[in-house]
Amino acid sequence: MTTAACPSPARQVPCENCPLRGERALRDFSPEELEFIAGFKSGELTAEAGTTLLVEGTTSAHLYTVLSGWAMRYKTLPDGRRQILNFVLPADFIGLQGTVLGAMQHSVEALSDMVLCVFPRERLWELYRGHPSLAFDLTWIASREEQMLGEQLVSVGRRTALERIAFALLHLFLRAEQVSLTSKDKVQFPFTQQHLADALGMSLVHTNKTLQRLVASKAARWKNRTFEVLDRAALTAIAGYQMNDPQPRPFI
Amino acid sequence: MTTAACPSPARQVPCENCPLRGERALRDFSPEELEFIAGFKSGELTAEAGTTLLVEGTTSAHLYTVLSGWAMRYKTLPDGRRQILNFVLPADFIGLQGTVLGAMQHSVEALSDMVLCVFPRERLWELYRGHPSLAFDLTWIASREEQMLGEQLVSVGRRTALERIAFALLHLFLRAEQVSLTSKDKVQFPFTQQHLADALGMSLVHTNKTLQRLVASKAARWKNRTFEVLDRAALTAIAGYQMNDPQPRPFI
DNA sequence: CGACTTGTTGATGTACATCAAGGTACGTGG
DNA sequence: CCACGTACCTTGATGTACATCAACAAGTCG
Repeated sequence: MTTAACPSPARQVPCENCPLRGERALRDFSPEELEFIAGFKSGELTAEAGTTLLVEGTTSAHLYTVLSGWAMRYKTLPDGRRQILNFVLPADFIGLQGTVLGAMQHSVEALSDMVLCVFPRERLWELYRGHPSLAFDLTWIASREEQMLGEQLVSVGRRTALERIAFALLHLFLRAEQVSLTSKDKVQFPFTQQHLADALGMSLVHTNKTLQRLVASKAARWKNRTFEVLDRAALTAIAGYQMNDPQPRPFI
Repeated sequence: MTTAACPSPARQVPCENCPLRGERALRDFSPEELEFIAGFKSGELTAEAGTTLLVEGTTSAHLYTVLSGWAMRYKTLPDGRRQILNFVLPADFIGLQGTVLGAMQHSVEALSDMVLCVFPRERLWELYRGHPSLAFDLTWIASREEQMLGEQLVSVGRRTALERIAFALLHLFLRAEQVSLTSKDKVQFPFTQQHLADALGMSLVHTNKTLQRLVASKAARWKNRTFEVLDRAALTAIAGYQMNDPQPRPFI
């Protein structure tokens, strides 16, 4: 439970060589855009697993892009109940959600060691004024984030425990696949079943039992935090998955 | 279950006299912004209760601002289960969510007769290029929408049935108050307990029973779709409400 | 013609029986 | 020690069934 360290002022990776470039998850930028982004970037932040990057109720001076590692966005009730809103993967943007400006409405915690790209929030306006295409991207990102939450809400509100687990794991798997975090049909999740439970609005015990049922169906496996898709079609069927196309990136 | 009619080409209300201006929910626009918006607006759409404004999976050519009336955004599973994502009130924007461009990920249905302001989606880019302040507003709106979904997710995932109902009704009441739809401590909701159930991820029967419990607590009443707050402090306490400030509108 | 009666429909209220999910306890394995 | 697995009991939530109540349409009567 460390608190976030200050971003290192030195820039480690020039944006032109950004490790994320080339990933399907990210669109191509024009040279001008890239130049602006490079200037916008104020440094990199290395955070180890367990670090709280953003705290609900506070205002962060920074916006982040995840270069590597996993995190979770979550909210807690006064008595400690926790709801994980979404998991954060490489290429995801942190800090926009909830409020473009103003206090965060949720916390963000690193689930694994991470490297993040840091941007100063106060210069956001420059981006809007000078780079409409990037401004558009930001709206798109916020919108996509909202869409994921909507899908989660359907899960928690209306899907059965089994559907819920299948859907969440499949969705996470596909997201991980998009940023090349899978090997064959396996992903190494950096979180426990408790996290899964808190994301799905279920208890730990019931999550475990349901996970066993899923495994029994032979559609997938879960062993030592490694999730393996055995039968993608079957898993998709159980999940009732039909999320529209993996959202092509903005084209403007 | 009518399908949306075409927006009338004639513009009924000039933006300068927009009925929403002056509502706390909306920020003030500069004369230049107002002029652009006036030109951006392509007409008005009148829809009667039950009209489906947007259908999941289709791409809408328009974006809307609600001038009057209520709607709901919802998703349905293949077997008919429905989850209401959020209610839509005057001054709310429809069409951004899910995807700035591309197919809608949810449907929108009018719960009462409505009047909507229509904007052509294909001219969105002009807005981004020429009016960064408005572009910023759009991101802000998307972000705020995401925040509401997050709060809903916490409700459905982690709050008890009683907290959930109290929270949802209180939140709706406060939103209605923001656009002057309340009289004293009453709101006339244009939806039934079934809608409430579908929003909260509960069954109709259980929603009803829980609503009775809430009424028994004397914090609020529900009679003929009229919701009355009797003891705001008590209701707030039951709801565990502590949503941060009512989101000041963007200041840029 | 207008007032009252009856039938219908949709939204609510309530009572079961049933089941899914929660919570505690205690095991295992690394 | 912590994550995971499982058993057992409790409870919250569901589904079905049925009664109530108001709104509304059709029909009837004074």
